[in-house]
Formats: sequence, structure tokens, C-alpha cells
Amino acid sequence: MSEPRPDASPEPSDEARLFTLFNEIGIIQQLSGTAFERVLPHGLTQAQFTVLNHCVRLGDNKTPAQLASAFQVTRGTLTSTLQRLEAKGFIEIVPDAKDGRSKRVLLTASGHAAAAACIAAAAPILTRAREALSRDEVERLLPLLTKLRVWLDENRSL
Amino acid sequence: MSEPRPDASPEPSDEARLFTLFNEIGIIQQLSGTAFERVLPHGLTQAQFTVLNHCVRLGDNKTPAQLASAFQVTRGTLTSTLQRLEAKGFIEIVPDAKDGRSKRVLLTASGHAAAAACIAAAAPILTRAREALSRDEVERLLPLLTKLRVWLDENRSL
DNA sequence: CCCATATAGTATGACACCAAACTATTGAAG
DNA sequence: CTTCAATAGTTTGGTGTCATACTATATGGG
Repeated sequence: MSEPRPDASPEPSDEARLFTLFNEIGIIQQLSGTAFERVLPHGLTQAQFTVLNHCVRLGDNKTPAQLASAFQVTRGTLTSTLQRLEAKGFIEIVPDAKDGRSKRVLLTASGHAAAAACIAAAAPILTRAREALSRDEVERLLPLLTKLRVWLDENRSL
Repeated sequence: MSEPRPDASPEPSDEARLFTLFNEIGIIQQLSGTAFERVLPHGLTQAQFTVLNHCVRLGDNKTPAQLASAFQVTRGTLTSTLQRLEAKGFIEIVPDAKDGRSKRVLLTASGHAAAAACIAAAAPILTRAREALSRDEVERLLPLLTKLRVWLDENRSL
């Protein structure tokens, strides 16, 4: 939950502007996330799609720990997402041959198809979202967001 | 959950860039949100702080429905957040005199103090976060994010 | 070889969130 | 005045997320 237009004091401090920035990001994430989820097939969620999409684009046969690290979530969070995906038949989780502690996540044919269906379902709303920002605005926004994301990632301890 | 650097195809479509943008926003929200929550006093959460902060800045005596609309969450979500805040003694929820269906949310003295404590607790990490982006970068980022947020808000149906 | 430490995965409990269903009250149309 | 649709708030069930604690397996140093 975040707050809109944290308003206009006469001359907001740098910290206040940053706070506003995080508020805006919170709302954007919430609105875009639920809009996206509403169109996904098979009752898939954003989290579940992210796993499928990762496997499609970057290959499967990763360990849960690798995936958790890639998505910046805890291993516990990923455990439950993987369990739901396995229940839907979209992935298979097998023991790692080399390391008795590890497992490997494999995309099934059905999971591959589901990922494609998600992308197809999302295309119309992404196209529609191009009304929101021009191509140029997106290109101005992205490097700054990436910079912020990288900083946060590197300063996770605080 | 979101994915980092959705990678580099030779020439990504506008839609793909937008998708990347939403991914970055998702990660930023997740990392900044948990960092913020870790420093909040009284076991307060981001959602709970947002309510207190709203009351401090924009006045209390709002209805839950008004707050839910301001924060872009469902009434059901707000119900539970308000219940937790009331249990902590930071707000009081009273019936509305005019409308038998409505209630009014009032900030207690203790709630006022808690909001101030949150802001004090957050100040160091906001100061630290100024390393992430220059003042100028924040000012370039904010209008674009606001534009995107407003568009999403106005196109909630899809 | 044994033990201390690190790592992988899991389980639990708490919170936020949504969607959908439900109750109670209001208000307007007939 | 009655009825019906809209609104306020709540409840339930499912998901994601974290923090914490737990088990099992590796690995490295005596």
C-alpha cells in the first residue's frame, strides 16, 4: 500500500522527494501487477509466470536457490511458488545428481505452452500501456530505474 | 516477484521495454519496501504506516472507504489494516453520525507519536538512499513515474 | 576421520493483498 | 410507502512475502 501525491510542501527536501518516488513506485507496482494478473490464464500469478518465463528465456535446470536469488525472494517464498507450479504440471522438480541438498527445476511441455499463453495474453495490455508513456520517455526512465534497482540490490543489508 | 535484466535481444520492441520497466519497478518496490519495514518501530508495517502518515498529513476523520480509495487497495484489505492499527491503539474507529453505513477513522495521540517515530526511523535510510540517485536524477524520474501512475489509475479497468 | 560451519530446501506464523460473497444502510424510482 | 439498486463495511479463501527456525547434506580444518 502506498500513497499518492505526498503533496506539496513549499520546498521538499531531497529525502522527501525520494520518499515520494518510492510511493509512486509502490502504487505503480500494485496497479500494474493486478492488471497483469487478471489476464493470465490457468489462474497463474505474476510470481508463477516469472518462474516460467525465466525458464523459457534463460533455460531451465536451475536450482531453487538460483531462482530465488535471481528473483530477489527468499528460498521459502520460492518453495511455495514452485509447489504450486508443480501441482499445475508446469514444472518438474527433480533431485540434483551431484549435490544431495539441491534440486533442479525443469519446465514441462505444458509449462512451455502456459508461458507462451501468458505472453500472448499480456501483449494487448502492454500495447495499450504504450499510451501511458512515449518510447522516448520509457528510454529515459529505464536507465534511472535500473541504477536505483542495482543500488538497492547492492545495499540490501541496509 | 520480478525479474532482473530481462536481457538483451538485438532490438527489443517497445512492449518488451515496457515489460522490463515494470520488472525493474517490481524489484525496486520489493527491496525498498522490506528495507523500510525493517526499521519501523512497534512492529508497524508499510501499510500501517501509510495510514498513520496519511492521517498526519491530510487529516483524520476519513471513512475507511475514502482511505481505501486513496491508497488504491480494496475495502477488505483496509479493514484488516485498520483492525491491526486499532489493536495497537494508534487509531480509533467510530461510527459516522450522518451515515449509518460508514465509520470514521481517528488518529490517537499515541498514533501521532508512532507516525513521528516512523519518520524519524526512516530518515537515515532515506539519507543513505541519496547515494543511489542524484537530486537531478530524482527530479527527472518523478514526473515520468507520476505520469505512469496517473495513467494506470485512470485505466484500472484495463 | 570428526566436527564446525555453511548451504539447500522446508515449515511456520504473521501480514498484505485480491476477489467474491455477504449484511446493513441509504437513496431513488415507482 | 415499497422496492430495488448502490454503497459501506466485513468475511473468507487463496496467494505472495518475510523472518525465523528446523533438517539434511557438503566441505574444510584439526
